[in-house]
Amino acid sequence: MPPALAVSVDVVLLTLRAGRLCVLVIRRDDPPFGGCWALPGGFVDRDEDLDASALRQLAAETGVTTTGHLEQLRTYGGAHRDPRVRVVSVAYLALLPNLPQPQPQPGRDGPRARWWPVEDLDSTDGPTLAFDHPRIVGDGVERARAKLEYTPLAAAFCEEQFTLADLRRVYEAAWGVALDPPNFRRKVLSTPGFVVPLGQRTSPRGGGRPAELYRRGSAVALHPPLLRRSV
Amino acid sequence: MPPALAVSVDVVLLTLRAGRLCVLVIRRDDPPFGGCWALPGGFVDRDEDLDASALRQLAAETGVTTTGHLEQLRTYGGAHRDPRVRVVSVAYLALLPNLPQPQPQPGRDGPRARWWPVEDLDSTDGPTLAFDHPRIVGDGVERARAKLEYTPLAAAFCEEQFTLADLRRVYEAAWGVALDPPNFRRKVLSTPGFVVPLGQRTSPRGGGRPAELYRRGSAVALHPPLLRRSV
DNA sequence: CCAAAAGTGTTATGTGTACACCCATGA
DNA sequence: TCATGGGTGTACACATAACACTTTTGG
Repeated sequence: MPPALAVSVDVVLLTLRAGRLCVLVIRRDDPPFGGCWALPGGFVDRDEDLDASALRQLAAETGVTTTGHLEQLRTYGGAHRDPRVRVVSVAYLALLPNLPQPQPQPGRDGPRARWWPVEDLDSTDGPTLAFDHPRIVGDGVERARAKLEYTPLAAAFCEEQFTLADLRRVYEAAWGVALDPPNFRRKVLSTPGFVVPLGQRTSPRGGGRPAELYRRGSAVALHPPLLRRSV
Repeated sequence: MPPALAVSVDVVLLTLRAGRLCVLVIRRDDPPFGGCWALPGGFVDRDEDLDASALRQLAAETGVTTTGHLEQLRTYGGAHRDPRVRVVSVAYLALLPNLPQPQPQPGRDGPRARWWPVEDLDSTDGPTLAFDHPRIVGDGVERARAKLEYTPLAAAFCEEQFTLADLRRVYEAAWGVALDPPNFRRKVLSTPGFVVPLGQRTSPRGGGRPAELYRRGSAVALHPPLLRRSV
């Protein structure tokens, strides 16, 4: 007979808020790691597929029922990653547009769910994450940053209709660099299936020429990729 | 109480044989899928890390104790992927140089372990793989092919000392394309940390100028990547 | 009018590609 | 000497990067 282990799912849910890449974390009330923040997640049901479990946990803990993108990230199975019992956790990466934001849900003592800019996670005034969740978030952020290069994933951070400037700001926030708008435009438009023009324009927000609107195209990969400069 | 599930590890072990990318499979004697071929793998022990389990299964079933590369591939957790009982399987990808080959181990009725060219897996005269192992092998092969582009992983298919032609043949076998030797050479040598020259030459094998020998460098990523043409 | 944001044009620079050519060895 | 594979040089196509410039809106 095989040893039976607990299997859980944790979700790294990323979005863009005010030009910063943010991750959603949930406040833990009880030990271990009481008062720390943790990723939304929970145990997999006996007859539940992993992907379905990720969506269920997300809806249950944050109210988020649809994501722009959901993919399996990696499985964390260190023998002692949970001090209580052996838990193998399948992590997922989910991306969400700016709006609608999941409303922070009321808790015993302050908001239970909140967004946190990923750059603040390493600093001392950032939140303390429970278990091995710092590593999981780090892996999720790195996966997202890398996938922006060679997939049209950036559009998952945008609403259904978006401008090229919206799309460019995704890259700029995730990579922490400034991209040249003219060159970015040409690059995106010359990649078949990245975006589809809608033939409409935005109403300008406080001055400036109205931008054309686009929706996500059918491409699943960018050829050639949109490479980050450094690394 | 969380439901307890069985957690297993399966390993996609790839190598190059006669210029073809091959995967190691094990013959199943017992049902389900008796007579079919399956990936080496087994259940994770109660206090065993996942990576350690992958190495243990590999050694136990194939005699392979070192790999050029070992990384987690993906976790397969469909509720009915094993007809007997719910099993969540963490798949690993392992790469091995041409030699030393793991010796096929004797079994009840023919060799128990054997290499199979990955191109033959889809054809009708190829082996029938058990469970969802066709998909796992497919994912593993695609991961390996993709990682050749932007990591120095190709060297994991080579022995400790290798020539640039050896390295090039890895790409040619994995991608099924012919690469221009002069351009390949320049590309590899201009990528810092990809390979390190040893200042020695091979004794030529049957005519031709002796080639310079190299060993793996310290780079973990190729910038810029070595892109496949098509896709 | 000016400021701001979107979008177009142009040019320098670099990288990938194709292929001609030279080098060193075995037979 | 030829065949074979290793290694160098070079010219062209193409992609990226930098930035000047035009267009369209609000104030």
